[in-house]
Amino acid sequence: MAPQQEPASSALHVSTLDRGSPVPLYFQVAQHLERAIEAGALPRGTRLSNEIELAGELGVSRPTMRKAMEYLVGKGLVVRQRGVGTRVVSPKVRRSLELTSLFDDLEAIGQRPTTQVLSNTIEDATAEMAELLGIAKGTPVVSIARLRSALGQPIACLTNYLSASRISLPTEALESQGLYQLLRRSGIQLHSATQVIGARSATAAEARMLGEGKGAALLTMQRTAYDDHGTVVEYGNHIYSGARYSFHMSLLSI
Amino acid sequence: MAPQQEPASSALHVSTLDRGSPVPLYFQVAQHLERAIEAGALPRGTRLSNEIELAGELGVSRPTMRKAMEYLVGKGLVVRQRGVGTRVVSPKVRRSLELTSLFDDLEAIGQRPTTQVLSNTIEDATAEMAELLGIAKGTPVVSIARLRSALGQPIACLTNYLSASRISLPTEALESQGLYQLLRRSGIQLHSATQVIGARSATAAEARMLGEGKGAALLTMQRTAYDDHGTVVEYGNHIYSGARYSFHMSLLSI
DNA sequence: CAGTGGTCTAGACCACACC
DNA sequence: GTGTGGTCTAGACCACTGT
Repeated sequence: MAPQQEPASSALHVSTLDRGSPVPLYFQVAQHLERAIEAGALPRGTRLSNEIELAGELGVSRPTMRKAMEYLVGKGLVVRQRGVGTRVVSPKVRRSLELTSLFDDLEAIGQRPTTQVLSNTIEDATAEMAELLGIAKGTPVVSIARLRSALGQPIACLTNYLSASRISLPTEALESQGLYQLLRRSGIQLHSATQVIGARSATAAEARMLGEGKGAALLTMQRTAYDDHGTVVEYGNHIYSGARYSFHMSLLSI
Repeated sequence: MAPQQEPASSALHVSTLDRGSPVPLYFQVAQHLERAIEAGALPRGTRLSNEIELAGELGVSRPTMRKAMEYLVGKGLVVRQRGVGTRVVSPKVRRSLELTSLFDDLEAIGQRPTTQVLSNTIEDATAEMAELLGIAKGTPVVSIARLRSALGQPIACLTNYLSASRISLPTEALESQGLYQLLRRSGIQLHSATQVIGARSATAAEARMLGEGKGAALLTMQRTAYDDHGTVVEYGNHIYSGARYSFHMSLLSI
Protein backbone atom coordinates (compact mmCIF):
# COMPACT_ATOMS: atom_id res chain seq x y z
CA MET A 1 0.00 0.00 0.00
CA ALA A 2 1.35 3.39 -0.90
CA PRO A 3 2.13 5.64 2.02
CA GLN A 4 0.77 8.86 0.55
CA GLN A 5 -1.84 7.86 -1.98
CA GLU A 6 -3.18 4.63 -3.31
CA PRO A 7 -3.10 4.18 -7.07
CA ALA A 8 -6.00 6.10 -8.53
CA SER A 9 -7.74 4.38 -11.36
CA SER A 10 -10.32 7.08 -10.96
CA ALA A 11 -13.24 8.22 -13.04
CA LEU A 12 -12.40 6.48 -16.27
CA HIS A 13 -15.64 5.66 -17.97
CA VAL A 14 -15.42 3.01 -20.63
CA SER A 15 -18.35 4.56 -22.42
CA THR A 16 -16.22 6.70 -24.71
CA LEU A 17 -14.47 3.72 -26.31
CA ASP A 18 -15.81 2.96 -29.75
CA ARG A 19 -14.62 -0.27 -31.29
CA GLY A 20 -16.30 0.48 -34.59
CA SER A 21 -14.40 3.69 -35.06
CA PRO A 22 -11.48 3.84 -37.50
CA VAL A 23 -9.42 5.59 -34.85
CA PRO A 24 -7.29 2.96 -33.14
CA LEU A 25 -8.33 1.69 -29.74
CA TYR A 26 -4.98 2.50 -28.14
CA PHE A 27 -5.30 6.06 -29.33
CA GLN A 28 -8.80 6.40 -27.95
CA VAL A 29 -7.53 5.12 -24.63
CA ALA A 30 -4.59 7.50 -24.72
CA GLN A 31 -6.82 10.47 -25.49
CA HIS A 32 -9.10 9.34 -22.73
CA LEU A 33 -6.33 9.43 -20.18
CA GLU A 34 -4.90 12.61 -21.67
CA ARG A 35 -8.21 14.39 -21.23
CA ALA A 36 -8.52 13.10 -17.67
CA ILE A 37 -5.03 14.39 -16.91
CA GLU A 38 -5.49 17.75 -18.56
CA ALA A 39 -8.86 18.22 -16.90
CA GLY A 40 -7.12 17.89 -13.58
CA ALA A 41 -8.96 14.74 -12.61
CA LEU A 42 -5.56 13.18 -12.05
CA PRO A 43 -3.47 15.74 -10.18
CA ARG A 44 0.29 16.04 -10.38
CA GLY A 45 2.09 13.01 -9.03
CA THR A 46 -0.95 10.75 -9.04
CA ARG A 47 0.01 7.13 -9.42
CA LEU A 48 -2.09 5.39 -12.05
CA SER A 49 -3.16 1.81 -11.48
CA ASN A 50 -0.96 -0.75 -13.12
CA GLU A 51 -1.54 -1.42 -16.77
CA ILE A 52 -3.23 -4.78 -16.23
CA GLU A 53 -5.90 -3.27 -14.00
CA LEU A 54 -6.34 -0.27 -16.26
CA ALA A 55 -6.64 -2.54 -19.27
CA GLY A 56 -9.27 -4.53 -17.46
CA GLU A 57 -11.26 -1.48 -16.42
CA LEU A 58 -11.25 -0.08 -19.93
CA GLY A 59 -11.90 -3.45 -21.51
CA VAL A 60 -8.82 -3.66 -23.67
CA SER A 61 -5.87 -6.00 -23.76
CA ARG A 62 -2.63 -5.24 -22.03
CA PRO A 63 -0.60 -4.58 -25.21
CA THR A 64 -3.19 -2.05 -26.29
CA MET A 65 -3.02 -0.40 -22.90
CA ARG A 66 0.75 -0.38 -23.11
CA LYS A 67 0.69 1.32 -26.48
CA ALA A 68 -1.55 4.02 -25.06
CA MET A 69 0.86 4.47 -22.17
CA GLU A 70 3.83 4.70 -24.51
CA TYR A 71 2.03 7.45 -26.35
CA LEU A 72 1.53 9.40 -23.13
CA VAL A 73 5.15 8.90 -22.14
CA GLY A 74 6.19 10.17 -25.55
CA LYS A 75 4.10 13.28 -25.03
CA GLY A 76 5.71 13.81 -21.65
CA LEU A 77 2.43 13.52 -19.72
CA VAL A 78 3.40 10.58 -17.51
CA VAL A 79 6.56 8.96 -16.24
CA ARG A 80 6.99 5.23 -15.82
CA GLN A 81 9.44 3.30 -13.69
CA ARG A 82 9.73 -0.43 -13.57
CA GLY A 83 8.90 -1.74 -10.16
CA VAL A 84 7.36 1.57 -9.16
CA GLY A 85 4.50 2.58 -11.38
CA THR A 86 3.18 5.34 -13.57
CA ARG A 87 2.95 8.89 -12.28
CA VAL A 88 1.35 12.00 -13.76
CA VAL A 89 3.77 14.79 -14.55
CA SER A 90 3.28 18.25 -13.08
CA PRO A 91 0.92 20.49 -15.06
CA LYS A 92 3.55 23.22 -15.12
CA VAL A 93 5.90 21.00 -17.07
CA ARG A 94 3.09 19.76 -19.31
CA ARG A 95 2.15 23.28 -20.24
CA SER A 96 5.74 24.23 -20.90
CA LEU A 97 5.95 21.33 -23.32
CA GLU A 98 3.24 22.79 -25.52
CA LEU A 99 5.84 24.70 -27.40
CA THR A 100 4.65 27.95 -28.85
CA SER A 101 6.33 30.24 -31.29
CA LEU A 102 5.68 33.93 -31.30
CA PHE A 103 3.57 33.36 -34.42
CA ASP A 104 1.43 30.88 -32.51
CA ASP A 105 1.13 33.30 -29.63
CA LEU A 106 -0.03 36.01 -31.98
CA GLU A 107 -2.57 33.71 -33.59
CA ALA A 108 -3.83 32.80 -30.16
CA ILE A 109 -4.68 36.39 -29.35
CA GLY A 110 -6.30 36.86 -32.74
CA GLN A 111 -3.41 38.85 -34.18
CA ARG A 112 -2.77 36.81 -37.27
CA PRO A 113 0.67 37.65 -38.66
CA THR A 114 0.51 38.93 -42.22
CA THR A 115 2.68 37.74 -45.07
CA GLN A 116 3.73 39.89 -47.98
CA VAL A 117 5.25 38.11 -50.96
CA LEU A 118 8.18 40.22 -52.11
CA SER A 119 9.01 38.00 -55.05
CA ASN A 120 7.94 34.64 -56.45
CA THR A 121 9.89 33.66 -59.53
CA ILE A 122 11.19 30.66 -61.40
CA GLU A 123 14.81 30.90 -62.38
CA ASP A 124 17.63 28.60 -63.41
CA ALA A 125 19.57 27.24 -60.46
CA THR A 126 22.84 28.95 -59.74
CA ALA A 127 25.70 26.78 -58.59
CA GLU A 128 24.85 27.63 -55.00
CA MET A 129 21.14 26.82 -55.34
CA ALA A 130 21.96 23.58 -57.11
CA GLU A 131 24.28 22.61 -54.30
CA LEU A 132 21.70 23.42 -51.62
CA LEU A 133 18.87 21.58 -53.35
CA GLY A 134 20.95 18.67 -54.54
CA ILE A 135 20.00 19.21 -58.19
CA ALA A 136 21.84 20.03 -61.40
CA LYS A 137 22.90 23.58 -62.08
CA GLY A 138 20.55 25.30 -64.50
CA THR A 139 17.49 23.33 -63.41
CA PRO A 140 14.48 25.61 -62.89
CA VAL A 141 14.03 26.63 -59.27
CA VAL A 142 11.18 28.40 -57.49
CA SER A 143 12.58 31.32 -55.53
CA ILE A 144 10.39 33.05 -52.98
CA ALA A 145 10.94 36.01 -50.70
CA ARG A 146 8.38 36.87 -48.07
CA LEU A 147 8.08 39.51 -45.40
CA ARG A 148 6.28 38.47 -42.20
CA SER A 149 4.73 41.19 -40.07
CA ALA A 150 2.67 41.31 -36.94
CA LEU A 151 1.01 44.16 -35.13
CA GLY A 152 1.96 46.37 -38.05
CA GLN A 153 5.67 45.72 -37.67
CA PRO A 154 7.91 43.57 -39.84
CA ILE A 155 9.32 40.61 -37.96
CA ALA A 156 11.05 38.37 -40.43
CA CYS A 157 12.24 38.08 -43.98
CA LEU A 158 12.02 34.56 -45.41
CA THR A 159 13.69 33.43 -48.61
CA ASN A 160 13.13 29.94 -49.97
CA TYR A 161 14.21 27.76 -52.87
CA LEU A 162 12.34 24.73 -54.17
CA SER A 163 12.77 22.46 -57.16
CA ALA A 164 10.34 23.94 -59.67
CA SER A 165 9.23 20.54 -60.92
CA ARG A 166 7.60 19.63 -57.67
CA ILE A 167 4.86 22.15 -57.10
CA SER A 168 3.35 25.45 -58.10
CA LEU A 169 3.03 28.06 -55.38
CA PRO A 170 0.52 30.81 -56.25
CA THR A 171 1.38 34.10 -54.61
CA GLU A 172 -2.14 34.44 -53.19
CA ALA A 173 -1.78 31.09 -51.44
CA LEU A 174 1.56 32.12 -49.94
CA GLU A 175 0.01 35.25 -48.48
CA SER A 176 -2.67 33.35 -46.61
CA GLN A 177 -0.91 30.24 -45.38
CA GLY A 178 2.48 28.88 -44.46
CA LEU A 179 4.80 27.19 -46.92
CA TYR A 180 4.77 23.89 -45.07
CA GLN A 181 0.99 23.88 -44.94
CA LEU A 182 0.94 24.37 -48.72
CA LEU A 183 3.47 21.62 -49.31
CA ARG A 184 1.55 19.17 -47.16
CA ARG A 185 -1.70 19.95 -48.92
CA SER A 186 0.02 19.32 -52.21
CA GLY A 187 0.64 15.80 -51.06
CA ILE A 188 4.35 16.27 -50.37
CA GLN A 189 5.28 14.08 -47.42
CA LEU A 190 8.00 15.67 -45.32
CA HIS A 191 10.41 13.30 -43.61
CA SER A 192 12.88 15.46 -41.77
CA ALA A 193 14.69 18.76 -41.71
CA THR A 194 17.93 20.15 -40.44
CA GLN A 195 18.36 23.69 -39.36
CA VAL A 196 21.05 26.03 -38.16
CA ILE A 197 20.22 28.98 -35.94
CA GLY A 198 22.65 31.83 -35.50
CA ALA A 199 22.97 35.55 -34.97
CA ARG A 200 24.64 38.39 -36.85
CA SER A 201 24.35 42.11 -37.37
CA ALA A 202 21.95 43.40 -39.98
CA THR A 203 23.20 44.99 -43.17
CA ALA A 204 21.82 48.39 -44.05
CA ALA A 205 19.29 46.87 -46.45
CA GLU A 206 18.16 44.24 -43.96
CA ALA A 207 17.81 46.78 -41.19
CA ARG A 208 15.69 48.99 -43.46
CA MET A 209 13.45 46.08 -44.45
CA LEU A 210 12.84 45.01 -40.85
CA GLY A 211 12.46 48.54 -39.56
CA GLU A 212 15.54 48.34 -37.38
CA GLY A 213 18.61 50.48 -36.94
CA LYS A 214 21.74 49.61 -38.90
CA GLY A 215 23.78 46.91 -37.21
CA ALA A 216 20.82 45.60 -35.19
CA ALA A 217 21.12 42.00 -34.00
CA LEU A 218 19.41 39.51 -36.31
CA LEU A 219 18.36 35.97 -35.54
CA THR A 220 19.13 33.79 -38.56
CA MET A 221 17.96 30.34 -39.58
CA GLN A 222 18.88 28.12 -42.50
CA ARG A 223 16.74 25.07 -42.99
CA THR A 224 16.83 22.14 -45.41
CA ALA A 225 13.77 19.90 -45.57
CA TYR A 226 13.75 16.41 -47.03
CA ASP A 227 10.96 14.12 -48.19
CA ASP A 228 10.66 10.39 -47.67
CA HIS A 229 12.80 9.65 -50.70
CA GLY A 230 15.67 11.69 -49.32
CA THR A 231 15.46 14.44 -51.88
CA VAL A 232 15.54 18.06 -50.78
CA VAL A 233 12.09 19.59 -50.80
CA GLU A 234 13.00 23.06 -49.72
CA TYR A 235 15.86 25.24 -48.60
CA GLY A 236 15.12 28.34 -46.56
CA ASN A 237 17.28 31.20 -45.42
CA HIS A 238 15.45 33.32 -42.88
CA ILE A 239 16.28 36.41 -40.87
CA TYR A 240 14.30 37.57 -37.86
CA SER A 241 14.39 40.78 -35.92
CA GLY A 242 16.21 39.92 -32.71
CA ALA A 243 14.20 42.54 -30.88
CA ARG A 244 10.84 41.14 -31.94
CA TYR A 245 11.25 37.40 -32.38
CA SER A 246 12.69 34.36 -30.67
CA PHE A 247 12.45 30.60 -31.04
CA HIS A 248 10.69 28.59 -28.36
CA MET A 249 11.18 24.86 -28.17
CA SER A 250 11.03 21.98 -25.76
CA LEU A 251 13.12 18.86 -25.41
CA LEU A 252 11.88 15.55 -24.07
CA SER A 253 13.84 12.73 -22.44
CA ILE A 254 17.15 14.50 -22.29
CA MET B 1 7.23 -8.27 -58.15
CA ALA B 2 8.81 -4.86 -57.85
CA PRO B 3 9.66 -3.22 -61.15
CA GLN B 4 13.07 -1.87 -60.17
CA GLN B 5 14.27 -4.04 -57.34
CA GLU B 6 12.91 -6.99 -55.45
CA PRO B 7 12.74 -6.72 -51.68
CA ALA B 8 16.20 -7.32 -50.35
CA SER B 9 16.32 -9.29 -47.18
CA SER B 10 20.03 -9.40 -47.82
CA ALA B 11 22.98 -10.48 -45.78
CA LEU B 12 21.39 -10.56 -42.37
CA HIS B 13 23.11 -13.22 -40.36
CA VAL B 14 21.18 -14.46 -37.38
CA SER B 15 24.43 -15.28 -35.63
CA THR B 16 24.67 -11.95 -33.83
CA LEU B 17 21.42 -12.43 -31.91
CA ASP B 18 22.02 -13.41 -28.31
CA ARG B 19 18.95 -14.46 -26.36
CA GLY B 20 20.86 -14.69 -23.13
CA SER B 21 21.93 -11.08 -23.27
CA PRO B 22 20.20 -8.51 -21.08
CA VAL B 23 19.89 -6.21 -24.07
CA PRO B 24 16.41 -6.69 -25.53
CA LEU B 25 15.96 -8.80 -28.62
CA TYR B 26 14.15 -6.06 -30.53
CA PHE B 27 17.06 -3.73 -29.87
CA GLN B 28 19.60 -6.25 -31.06
CA VAL B 29 17.57 -6.69 -34.21
CA ALA B 30 17.32 -2.93 -34.67
CA GLN B 31 21.04 -2.44 -34.20
CA HIS B 32 21.62 -5.28 -36.59
CA LEU B 33 19.60 -3.59 -39.30
CA GLU B 34 21.05 -0.21 -38.42
CA ARG B 35 24.57 -1.48 -38.90
CA ALA B 36 23.61 -3.09 -42.19
CA ILE B 37 22.12 0.19 -43.37
CA GLU B 38 24.99 2.36 -42.21
CA ALA B 39 27.52 -0.02 -43.69
CA GLY B 40 25.89 0.55 -47.04
CA ALA B 41 24.80 -3.05 -47.42
CA LEU B 42 21.29 -1.71 -47.97
CA PRO B 43 21.63 1.24 -50.34
CA ARG B 44 19.27 4.19 -50.42
CA GLY B 45 15.74 3.27 -51.43
CA THR B 46 16.19 -0.46 -50.88
CA ARG B 47 12.94 -2.12 -50.02
CA LEU B 48 13.25 -4.43 -47.03
CA SER B 49 11.34 -7.68 -47.00
CA ASN B 50 8.08 -7.55 -45.13
CA GLU B 51 8.22 -7.87 -41.41
CA ILE B 52 6.91 -11.43 -41.31
CA GLU B 53 9.68 -12.68 -43.57
CA LEU B 54 12.31 -10.68 -41.75
CA ALA B 55 11.05 -11.96 -38.43
CA GLY B 56 11.28 -15.49 -39.75
CA GLU B 57 14.79 -15.03 -41.09
CA LEU B 58 16.03 -13.60 -37.83
CA GLY B 59 14.11 -16.09 -35.74
CA VAL B 60 12.00 -13.63 -33.78
CA SER B 61 8.29 -13.05 -33.53
CA ARG B 62 6.52 -10.43 -35.56
CA PRO B 63 5.83 -8.05 -32.66
CA THR B 64 9.52 -8.09 -31.80
CA MET B 65 10.38 -7.36 -35.41
CA ARG B 66 7.83 -4.54 -35.44
CA LYS B 67 9.33 -2.96 -32.37
CA ALA B 68 12.74 -3.00 -34.01
CA MET B 69 11.24 -1.38 -37.09
CA GLU B 70 9.53 1.29 -35.02
CA TYR B 71 12.88 2.10 -33.49
CA LEU B 72 14.43 2.54 -36.92
CA VAL B 73 11.53 4.70 -38.06
CA GLY B 74 11.97 6.82 -34.95
CA LYS B 75 15.62 7.29 -35.79
CA GLY B 76 14.68 8.32 -39.31
CA LEU B 77 16.58 5.46 -40.95
CA VAL B 78 13.65 3.86 -42.76
CA VAL B 79 10.23 4.89 -43.98
CA ARG B 80 7.20 2.62 -43.87
CA GLN B 81 3.98 2.81 -45.85
CA ARG B 82 1.07 0.50 -45.43
CA GLY B 83 0.45 -1.49 -48.57
CA VAL B 84 3.85 -0.54 -49.95
CA GLY B 85 6.67 -1.62 -47.70
CA THR B 86 9.73 -0.39 -45.85
CA ARG B 87 12.38 1.61 -47.63
CA VAL B 88 15.82 2.77 -46.54
CA VAL B 89 16.21 6.55 -46.55
CA SER B 90 19.04 8.28 -48.31
CA PRO B 91 22.39 8.34 -46.52
CA LYS B 92 22.57 12.10 -47.03
CA VAL B 93 19.47 12.60 -44.91
CA ARG B 94 20.65 10.07 -42.34
CA ARG B 95 23.91 11.88 -41.91
CA SER B 96 22.17 15.22 -41.61
CA LEU B 97 20.10 13.79 -38.79
CA GLU B 98 23.16 13.14 -36.68
CA LEU B 99 22.86 16.59 -35.28
CA THR B 100 26.12 18.13 -34.27
CA SER B 101 26.78 21.25 -32.30
CA LEU B 102 29.91 23.25 -32.80
CA PHE B 103 31.16 21.82 -29.52
CA ASP B 104 30.69 18.31 -30.88
CA ASP B 105 32.46 19.31 -34.07
CA LEU B 106 35.37 20.62 -32.09
CA GLU B 107 35.55 17.47 -30.00
CA ALA B 108 35.51 15.43 -33.17
CA ILE B 109 38.65 17.12 -34.46
CA GLY B 110 40.29 16.75 -31.09
CA GLN B 111 39.88 20.39 -30.13
CA ARG B 112 38.16 19.97 -26.83
CA PRO B 113 36.51 23.24 -25.79
CA THR B 114 37.78 24.51 -22.47
CA THR B 115 35.65 25.71 -19.61
CA GLN B 116 36.67 28.37 -17.13
CA VAL B 117 34.55 28.73 -14.01
CA LEU B 118 34.15 32.46 -13.39
CA SER B 119 32.18 31.99 -10.20
CA ASN B 120 30.56 29.19 -8.25
CA THR B 121 28.70 30.41 -5.20
CA ILE B 122 25.77 29.61 -2.98
CA GLU B 123 23.52 32.56 -2.30
CA ASP B 124 20.00 33.21 -1.13
CA ALA B 125 17.48 33.27 -3.95
CA THR B 126 16.44 36.68 -5.12
CA ALA B 127 12.82 37.12 -6.13
CA GLU B 128 13.80 36.52 -9.75
CA MET B 129 15.76 33.34 -9.04
CA ALA B 130 12.96 32.03 -6.86
CA GLU B 131 10.47 32.64 -9.65
CA LEU B 132 12.67 30.89 -12.24
CA LEU B 133 13.38 27.87 -10.05
CA GLY B 134 9.92 27.60 -8.56
CA ILE B 135 11.21 27.84 -4.99
CA ALA B 136 10.75 30.21 -2.09
CA LYS B 137 12.65 33.49 -2.03
CA GLY B 138 15.67 33.28 0.25
CA THR B 139 16.28 29.57 -0.32
CA PRO B 140 19.94 28.83 -0.99
CA VAL B 141 20.75 28.65 -4.68
CA VAL B 142 23.86 27.50 -6.51
CA SER B 143 24.90 30.18 -8.96
CA ILE B 144 27.49 29.35 -11.59
CA ALA B 145 29.11 31.40 -14.33
CA ARG B 146 31.31 29.71 -16.89
CA LEU B 147 33.25 30.86 -19.92
CA ARG B 148 33.53 28.39 -22.78
CA SER B 149 36.39 28.78 -25.19
CA ALA B 150 37.68 26.88 -28.18
CA LEU B 151 40.76 27.31 -30.29
CA GLY B 152 41.92 29.89 -27.80
CA GLN B 153 38.90 32.13 -28.32
CA PRO B 154 35.95 32.64 -25.99
CA ILE B 155 32.71 31.38 -27.48
CA ALA B 156 30.05 31.51 -24.84
CA CYS B 157 29.27 32.72 -21.36
CA LEU B 158 26.97 30.41 -19.40
CA THR B 159 25.22 31.35 -16.18
CA ASN B 160 23.16 28.80 -14.27
CA TYR B 161 21.03 28.57 -11.16
CA LEU B 162 20.19 25.37 -9.29
CA SER B 163 18.45 24.60 -6.04
CA ALA B 164 21.36 24.23 -3.62
CA SER B 165 19.74 21.31 -1.81
CA ARG B 166 19.98 19.05 -4.77
CA ILE B 167 23.63 18.67 -5.52
CA SER B 168 27.12 19.95 -4.94
CA LEU B 169 29.06 21.03 -7.99
CA PRO B 170 32.82 21.20 -7.41
CA THR B 171 34.53 23.79 -9.56
CA GLU B 172 37.08 21.25 -10.79
CA ALA B 173 34.29 18.98 -12.02
CA LEU B 174 32.66 21.88 -13.87
CA GLU B 175 35.88 22.64 -15.69
CA SER B 176 36.23 19.13 -17.07
CA GLN B 177 32.68 18.14 -17.92
CA GLY B 178 29.31 19.53 -18.86
CA LEU B 179 26.68 20.47 -16.31
CA TYR B 180 24.17 17.97 -17.64
CA GLN B 181 26.74 15.20 -17.52
CA LEU B 182 27.37 16.06 -13.87
CA LEU B 183 23.69 16.11 -13.03
CA ARG B 184 23.09 12.75 -14.67
CA ARG B 185 26.01 11.18 -12.85
CA SER B 186 24.56 12.51 -9.60
CA GLY B 187 21.50 10.41 -10.26
CA ILE B 188 19.26 13.31 -11.25
CA GLN B 189 16.88 12.07 -13.91
CA LEU B 190 16.01 14.79 -16.39
CA HIS B 191 12.55 14.69 -17.87
CA SER B 192 12.28 17.67 -20.18
CA ALA B 193 13.44 21.18 -20.84
CA THR B 194 12.14 24.28 -22.52
CA GLN B 195 14.34 26.81 -24.17
CA VAL B 196 14.11 30.15 -25.87
CA ILE B 197 16.66 31.19 -28.46
CA GLY B 198 17.04 34.81 -29.45
CA ALA B 199 19.48 37.46 -30.58
CA ARG B 200 20.52 40.85 -29.27
CA SER B 201 23.47 43.23 -29.29
CA ALA B 202 26.23 42.75 -26.76
CA THR B 203 26.74 45.20 -23.94
CA ALA B 204 30.21 46.61 -23.50
CA ALA B 205 31.00 44.12 -20.73
CA GLU B 206 29.69 41.16 -22.71
CA ALA B 207 31.60 42.18 -25.80
CA ARG B 208 34.79 42.46 -23.78
CA MET B 209 34.28 39.05 -22.21
CA LEU B 210 33.68 37.33 -25.54
CA GLY B 211 36.41 39.21 -27.34
CA GLU B 212 34.03 41.00 -29.66
CA GLY B 213 33.45 44.59 -30.65
CA LYS B 214 30.84 46.59 -28.79
CA GLY B 215 27.35 45.99 -30.15
CA ALA B 216 28.29 42.66 -31.76
CA ALA B 217 25.40 40.29 -32.39
CA LEU B 218 24.90 37.73 -29.62
CA LEU B 219 23.00 34.48 -29.77
CA THR B 220 21.08 34.02 -26.53
CA MET B 221 19.44 31.02 -24.91
CA GLN B 222 17.41 30.63 -21.76
CA ARG B 223 16.68 27.10 -20.67
CA THR B 224 14.67 25.56 -17.84
CA ALA B 225 15.15 21.85 -17.16
CA TYR B 226 12.72 19.71 -15.16
CA ASP B 227 13.07 16.34 -13.50
CA ASP B 228 10.54 13.52 -13.41
CA HIS B 229 8.72 15.05 -10.47
CA GLY B 230 8.12 18.28 -12.33
CA THR B 231 10.43 20.38 -10.22
CA VAL B 232 12.93 22.70 -11.85
CA VAL B 233 16.41 21.21 -11.83
CA GLU B 234 18.23 24.04 -13.48
CA TYR B 235 17.79 27.42 -15.11
CA GLY B 236 20.40 28.67 -17.53
CA ASN B 237 20.94 31.99 -19.24
CA HIS B 238 23.55 31.70 -21.95
CA ILE B 239 25.08 34.06 -24.45
CA TYR B 240 27.09 32.96 -27.46
CA SER B 241 29.24 34.90 -29.86
CA GLY B 242 27.14 35.13 -33.03
CA ALA B 243 30.32 35.16 -35.08
CA ARG B 244 31.66 31.95 -33.60
CA TYR B 245 28.71 29.80 -32.63
CA SER B 246 25.39 28.55 -33.96
CA PHE B 247 22.85 25.90 -33.00
CA HIS B 248 22.44 22.87 -35.23
CA MET B 249 19.38 20.68 -34.89
CA SER B 250 17.24 18.29 -36.83
CA LEU B 251 13.54 17.65 -36.83
CA LEU B 252 11.90 14.33 -37.57
CA SER B 253 8.43 13.62 -38.90
CA ILE B 254 7.40 17.19 -39.49
C1' DC C 1 -6.58 -9.34 -56.63
C1' DA C 2 -2.27 -10.11 -53.61
C1' DG C 3 0.91 -8.03 -50.52
C1' DT C 4 2.00 -4.66 -47.17
C1' DG C 5 2.02 -2.53 -42.64
C1' DG C 6 -1.44 -1.37 -38.65
C1' DT C 7 -4.14 -3.10 -34.90
C1' DC C 8 -5.69 -6.24 -31.35
C1' DT C 9 -5.77 -10.28 -28.41
C1' DA C 10 -4.32 -13.74 -24.59
C1' DG C 11 -1.12 -15.54 -22.59
C1' DA C 12 3.90 -16.07 -20.46
C1' DC C 13 8.29 -14.99 -18.21
C1' DC C 14 11.65 -11.63 -16.54
C1' DA C 15 14.10 -7.50 -14.17
C1' DC C 16 13.61 -4.27 -11.03
C1' DA C 17 12.03 -1.46 -6.77
C1' DC C 18 10.21 -1.49 -2.40
C1' DC C 19 8.95 -3.61 1.91
C1' DG D 1 8.31 -11.63 -0.77
C1' DT D 2 4.92 -8.67 -3.77
C1' DG D 3 3.91 -5.61 -7.38
C1' DT D 4 5.46 -2.96 -11.13
C1' DG D 5 6.69 -2.17 -15.92
C1' DG D 6 9.59 -4.51 -19.83
C1' DT D 7 9.94 -8.20 -23.09
C1' DC D 8 8.48 -11.95 -26.01
C1' DT D 9 5.41 -15.15 -28.35
C1' DA D 10 1.60 -16.97 -31.69
C1' DG D 11 -2.02 -16.03 -33.84
C1' DA D 12 -5.93 -13.16 -35.96
C1' DC D 13 -8.25 -9.57 -38.60
C1' DC D 14 -8.22 -5.16 -40.95
C1' DA D 15 -6.94 -1.02 -44.10
C1' DC D 16 -4.38 0.46 -47.49
C1' DT D 17 -1.57 0.32 -52.04
C1' DG D 18 -0.58 -1.46 -56.04
C1' DT D 19 -1.92 -4.49 -60.15
